[in-house]
Amino acid sequence: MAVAGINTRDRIIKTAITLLWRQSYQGTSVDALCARADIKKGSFYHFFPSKTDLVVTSIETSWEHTRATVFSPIFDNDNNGLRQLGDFIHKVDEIQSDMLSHEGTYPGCPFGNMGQEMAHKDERIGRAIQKVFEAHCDYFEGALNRARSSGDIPPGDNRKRAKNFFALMEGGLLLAKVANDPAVFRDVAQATLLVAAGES
Amino acid sequence: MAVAGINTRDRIIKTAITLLWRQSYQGTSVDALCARADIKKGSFYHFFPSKTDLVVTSIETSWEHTRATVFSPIFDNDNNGLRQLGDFIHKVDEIQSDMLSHEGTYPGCPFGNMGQEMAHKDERIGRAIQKVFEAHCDYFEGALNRARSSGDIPPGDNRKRAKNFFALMEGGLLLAKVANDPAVFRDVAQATLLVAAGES
DNA sequence: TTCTTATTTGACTGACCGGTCAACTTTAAT
DNA sequence: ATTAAAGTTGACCGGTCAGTCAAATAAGAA
Repeated sequence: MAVAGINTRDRIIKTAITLLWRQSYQGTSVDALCARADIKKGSFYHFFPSKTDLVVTSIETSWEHTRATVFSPIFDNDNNGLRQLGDFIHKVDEIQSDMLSHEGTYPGCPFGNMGQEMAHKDERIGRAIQKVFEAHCDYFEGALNRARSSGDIPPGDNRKRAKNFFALMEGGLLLAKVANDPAVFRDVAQATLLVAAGES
Repeated sequence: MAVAGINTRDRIIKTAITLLWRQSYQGTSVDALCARADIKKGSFYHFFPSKTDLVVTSIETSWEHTRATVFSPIFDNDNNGLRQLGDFIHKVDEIQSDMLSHEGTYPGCPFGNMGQEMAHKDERIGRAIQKVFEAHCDYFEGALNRARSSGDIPPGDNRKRAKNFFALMEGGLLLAKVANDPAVFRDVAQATLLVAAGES
């Protein structure tokens, strides 16, 4: 027994993260997932009691990966807060544009897509996405607090500013996805700092 | 012959608009739609060659209805442009909140939802949604031009401002939908005019 | 070696999917 | 009244969906 099967389980999750981003929840069948991960369906249901369980695990795993590879390098340093936010938007644009050139489609935010699709259909998935949203805003708020400390933005409600920044980014990603055009997001990107510094 | 059947066709479209908003494209089966519209599937396929055709027609019909009942009353008058935009955001909040209290779920934007779900899966649906998006921005841009004329906003690219306004609204609706909480949208709403007047 | 537990396999289920079809009824123009 | 088109019906199709299960295999512990 021991630790065998861990490779299989991890391969399932990794495959799920890829397919869920590219094809959405309802567009990713358990059969197709198993075929791509090169396992049989019985094996899948040995490791996960349901598709929902896999997706919740995938959301959490994907967020931890994104936190480590995107958020932490950008926000966990002493850079100016507004610069961190600018770096983040730039990184998002880079990731999305790369996906478009490699896969042919502008994917949009994996968490935003999943939230819009599943929030009302599956409570557990909805809660998982909301946690990820809050974690996003925590980073943005931290950057705004730093920007305030350095006098780069006027006093104001930084939690609300963080949510506005996030909302504008998600909206920009949605519009760019529908248009399948990175330029749509870049236009919106220029306004994110406006929202970040605003008094609202 | 003549005009018989028009009632049936209209009933199909009306039912589709309702179900597609509440349950998404993939969550609305042709069977369920027929049951709710009280017709048989054969009748459905007498009027529409495919589910895609119904949905494209429903998107166009729904937009014409929304234009007539929401956009035109708000934007086709001599009110101040910024006030029109504020009225619009207020109306959106009202519609969404009403849906939450009557149906139990905060639905989000029917066009935004459909676009995120189907833009990459069905070309025709994607194009239909993009047209609706452009039409939205036309109204917003018109209001911004009016606001500029009356000196309420500084010179700037009003098309870009309109898109930013729209993106922030769509993002706010997405976040509110995932949270199932109108307050999330109201927070974002306060920042929409900031984006509308911004220099970006 | 033997026992136990973890893992893997592939065939299977019942429900549902979008879509088809031939036959039937209704309608309206002639 | 006849005709032809418009509208309606319900049975049906092949395919796919998430999920099940008993049996086979692999592997570590004793």
